[in-house]
Amino acid sequence: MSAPAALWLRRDLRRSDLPALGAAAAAGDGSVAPLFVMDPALLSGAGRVRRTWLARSLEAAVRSYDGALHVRVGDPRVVVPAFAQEVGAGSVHVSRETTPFGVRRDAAVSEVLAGGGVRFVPTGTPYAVGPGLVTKSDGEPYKVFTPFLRAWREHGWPAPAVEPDGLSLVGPTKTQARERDSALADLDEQDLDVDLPDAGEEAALRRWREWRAAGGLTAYATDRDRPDRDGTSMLSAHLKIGSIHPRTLLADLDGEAGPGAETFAVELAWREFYADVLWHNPTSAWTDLRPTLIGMAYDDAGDQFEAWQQGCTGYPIVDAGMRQLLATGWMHNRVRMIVASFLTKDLHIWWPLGAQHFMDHLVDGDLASNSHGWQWVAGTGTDASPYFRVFNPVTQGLKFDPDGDYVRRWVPELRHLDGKSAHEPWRVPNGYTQGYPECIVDHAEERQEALGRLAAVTK
DNA sequence: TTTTGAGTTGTTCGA
DNA sequence: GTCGAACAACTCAAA
Repeated sequence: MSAPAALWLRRDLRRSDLPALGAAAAAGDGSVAPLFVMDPALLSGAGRVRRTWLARSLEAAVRSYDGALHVRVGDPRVVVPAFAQEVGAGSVHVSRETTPFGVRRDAAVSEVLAGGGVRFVPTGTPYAVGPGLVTKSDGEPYKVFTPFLRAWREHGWPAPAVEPDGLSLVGPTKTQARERDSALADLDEQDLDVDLPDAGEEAALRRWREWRAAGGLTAYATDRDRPDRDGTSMLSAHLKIGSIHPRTLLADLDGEAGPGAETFAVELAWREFYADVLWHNPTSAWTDLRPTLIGMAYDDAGDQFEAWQQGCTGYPIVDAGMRQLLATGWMHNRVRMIVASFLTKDLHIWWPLGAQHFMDHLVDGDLASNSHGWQWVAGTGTDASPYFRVFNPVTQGLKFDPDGDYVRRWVPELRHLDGKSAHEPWRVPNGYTQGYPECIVDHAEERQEALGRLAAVTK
């Protein structure tokens, strides 16, 4: 029997549509030893929701790989070369990582491996089109979305990868498997008071299938903007951890006509665009992509920041979103924009503080999408238009949650109010009888304040 | 090189 | 209530 190739899984916890698996099988003559490394440097920054999601996704991946998945704890620069030596692998196969941390880590691991005569082989990425591959005709990256979208489509992507025939997985020993299962159980907070989706590639594919069967795609173009409806695919956490690949989804969209399928592909393209932006601008994860607002006056995070975090601002749609985040690890995209606008434009707090809170609590917390989504709202990112993006939290609530159902679902103190009055408790005599807090700021005033601060630095 | 049209997701005001 | 214009100026992409 020939020596196996190692398959190091990271943001790709699945077995289907995984090009690196095919590459590993080819290198190992069918024999593959799959590995995941729990890197303390990453885990410590993940927050308990994302750690638990990782644990459950890993437990599902263990099942996908028929129990043959190795899980090791430690610094990948040490663990991966040791693993390669242990199983006798001549090559380590991965999906190419494109985040700033991942790029640095892979370069370091690759170097150590090379010293031991082991090849480090990236195949594919977590994206339909790998970051850096879509460029203008002069080779420069795109900085606005619409032209990127056109070029991204034109570039195209391969069909889903087919699992290689005759695959022979090299799994852990019984002792190692026991240690693995116990490490995963430790990471999985059973008493987590947050309702997470079912983890794993099977659950992801099932959700995708059932959502489409229920007409989700047909209604997507309009319903995706409605937090009061089950209008989104809820696949973001799966895409983040790689229990499903966007290429799989795009292939299924091929047979679908209509605005829903079109809009869904565009949303996937946004994910790819922001990954591309981060690839070209690694520092934009936590600092302004554009220097236009350098010198902008921000307020320190104090009681108002805490009120925002806890969902006690007195603006119903803002509070509903922030409480949905704490309760489920997820927030509807429309509401993410509203609460982000509120933090940056009404409370005048610097966007990275909000982005960090999101990363601490979102199960789908994706560095590229999160940071650039925040920057888009703050006016420092792509398509910077700070003057045009001061959301009115009441108008937005009335428009996208017209019957107040979303607000009542997440804010119990407003459940006694009918219809849209839940968005304006100050307009009804019994609005505050159940303990709902009064507005911590006056939106009209803070809007003027925000525009004034912007004007002061954009001259 | 210069020019031109466009740029996810808004809000407010006044007719 | 509905509609269109104004908002402030800039950067980007492509011809």
